[in-house]
Amino acid sequence: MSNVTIKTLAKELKLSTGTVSKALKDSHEISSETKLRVHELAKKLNYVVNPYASSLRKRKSKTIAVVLPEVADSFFSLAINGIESVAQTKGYHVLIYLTHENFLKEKEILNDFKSGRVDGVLISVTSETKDSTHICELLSSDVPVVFFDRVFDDIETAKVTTNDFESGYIATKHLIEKKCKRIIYLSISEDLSIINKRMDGFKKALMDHRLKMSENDIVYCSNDEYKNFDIIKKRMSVNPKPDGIIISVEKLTIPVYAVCKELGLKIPAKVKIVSFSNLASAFILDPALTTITQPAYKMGEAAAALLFKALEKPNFQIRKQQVVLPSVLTIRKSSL
Amino acid sequence: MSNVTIKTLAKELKLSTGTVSKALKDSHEISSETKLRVHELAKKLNYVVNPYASSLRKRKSKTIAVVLPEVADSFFSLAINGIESVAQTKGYHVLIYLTHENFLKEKEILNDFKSGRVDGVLISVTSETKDSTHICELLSSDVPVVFFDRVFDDIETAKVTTNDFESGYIATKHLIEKKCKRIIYLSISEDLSIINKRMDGFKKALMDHRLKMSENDIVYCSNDEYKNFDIIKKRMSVNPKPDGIIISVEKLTIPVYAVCKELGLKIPAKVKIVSFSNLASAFILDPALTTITQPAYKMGEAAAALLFKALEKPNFQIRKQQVVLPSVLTIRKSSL
DNA sequence: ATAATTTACGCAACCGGTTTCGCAAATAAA
DNA sequence: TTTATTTGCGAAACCGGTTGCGTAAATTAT
Repeated sequence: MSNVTIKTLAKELKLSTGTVSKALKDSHEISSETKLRVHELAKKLNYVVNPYASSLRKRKSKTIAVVLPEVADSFFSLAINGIESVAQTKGYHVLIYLTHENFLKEKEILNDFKSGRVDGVLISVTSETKDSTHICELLSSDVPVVFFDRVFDDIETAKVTTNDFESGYIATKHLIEKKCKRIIYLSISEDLSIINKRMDGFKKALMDHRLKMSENDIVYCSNDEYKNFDIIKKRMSVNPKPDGIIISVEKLTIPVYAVCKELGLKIPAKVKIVSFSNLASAFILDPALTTITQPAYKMGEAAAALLFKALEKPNFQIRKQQVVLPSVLTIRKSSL
Repeated sequence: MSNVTIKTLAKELKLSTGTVSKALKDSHEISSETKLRVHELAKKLNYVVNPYASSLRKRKSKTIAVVLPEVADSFFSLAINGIESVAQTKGYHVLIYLTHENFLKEKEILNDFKSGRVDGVLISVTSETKDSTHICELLSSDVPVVFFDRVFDDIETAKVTTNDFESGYIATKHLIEKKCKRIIYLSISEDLSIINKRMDGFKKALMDHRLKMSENDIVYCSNDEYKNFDIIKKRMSVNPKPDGIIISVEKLTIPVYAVCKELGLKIPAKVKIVSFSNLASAFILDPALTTITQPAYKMGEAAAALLFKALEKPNFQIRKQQVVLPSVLTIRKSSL
């Protein structure tokens, strides 16, 4: 840690620390000559302001938090890219926290933010999050919160999402047009609103096209990838066997392909697949994967932009902000 | 931001702030009765210590930085998982910085760390990094630095890597055994030591098996994925045409597959491929991809563990630490 | 009963900037 | 020339914990 503080500069230049501080910040109170001297010495000694002293006094940390279920997921890693790029141009620092889909961890993490550690929070909630008091408490501590992707519906705060219902509908309709008669929907949570919206779109499409659906056509997977393989395999082996699958979340794609391989179910001949996924490798999969791709990077950018707007303009009505960016269906071999 | 400070508690309990502070930290100086009262009120009022005040005084931030070229890469996202999980158990916070392979950004970012913002740094350098003074300066400011994966050889500090030379050798040998006669190596940097070590392994394997190699069998790609497609396509169209490819970095896999598709080069019939990659989807690619997989999560864990050891034990000789974790070759259809 | 410790807490300096206020000197206005 | 204003800087409080030191009271040892 650097030992050259504002006092070092002050002593060397025979100025007060206040003057040095003001000079460094280009205050009008200081003569341009003094400013020059201060800046020169600062550069020479490689002075860097102590962020903790500064944050303590100013009650601003120039830091935001990003709270995510995980990072080994194309959507989230792209979103982080978007967030980080905006943060970097704004001169903000980014603290990252992974909840691993654990609600208690999410609570703990958010609770810490009441300390003033961060000026704002970007969050995608866990698949377990049913209760929102931890978020409300943060908001009432005046820490702005922006949801992205995995939002919590009942809270009034900024949200950046994609058109989940519509995408679910479009994905399903696509499979129906490809003559699928029995389409199943793979979910990971009963509570996650975006997953349920996609599911609602799925159900609506089935209804509109007068296709039957039974209880076990909604398949709930877990956070354990090994279990998921078994869960999916089981459903694929049971009558009425599906000839179409909507995968609501990227990480289930691999077990689905694996199960189909193991059961000798040819994709797309025996079963057609559409996946909500940002996998860059989608088009070189065997077979190439039809995807609903979310604008992950842009969503990250948008969420960060909203947050910074709130941080910069105190009267910005962040709670009312809603951004919906469209996902796109890219048809590839897996559904043809 | 919470407005309940240590003063709030002190006033309410008719104690001094010092006493409250000590009570909260379970100091032996304080009677257990007082501790109880303090803790109870703290919980009741949901008191959270102000990290900036605390860090300022203690000259410890309980925060580490992770500096990466990018995050949309399976290796790095898995490594972050490893790092974050260790950090969370140690009660540390993680600041994340992306350099986007930009050396100047890396310099700027590291320079800021002289401020004491972080207690330590985990870094994977950019592909442009030839100079290490920015890192040396940090080290001389007594900020411990641990390299992982993309190390800078000439600096004496902790490093966590994988057996790159050996892996390059094994990958190449594997292709040779599969009767490849003209193997090319895709690189992304002339300077990145791990890429060059892999390349040295590649060259050594060719030598050992008396295979010819010419200058343009080392193909330097860029950071621009569109350019990479063209670069690779060009090399694949020029004599002597390769019948084997070693891809030294995950992100080049997709353009390689795309080029082969476009040129009608069947994998593995016409050209066999091995890629250094942590792609979870490797085995469902078309064709399934033979990979050298790095122990990304474990490398992240190991790097973090080293750093925390250095932070916890001041006399720990972190500069001498070298951890080498083995990568594994998984043979799949792309090289058969 | 007296002396020596121990216990439990308060006081105040301190971490390193930031910011308000005050004031003397310099400049402009009258 | 006198008064009003502006300019440039210093003094000091402040942000919210942390910590060394001092001390009165309680406890223990002698």
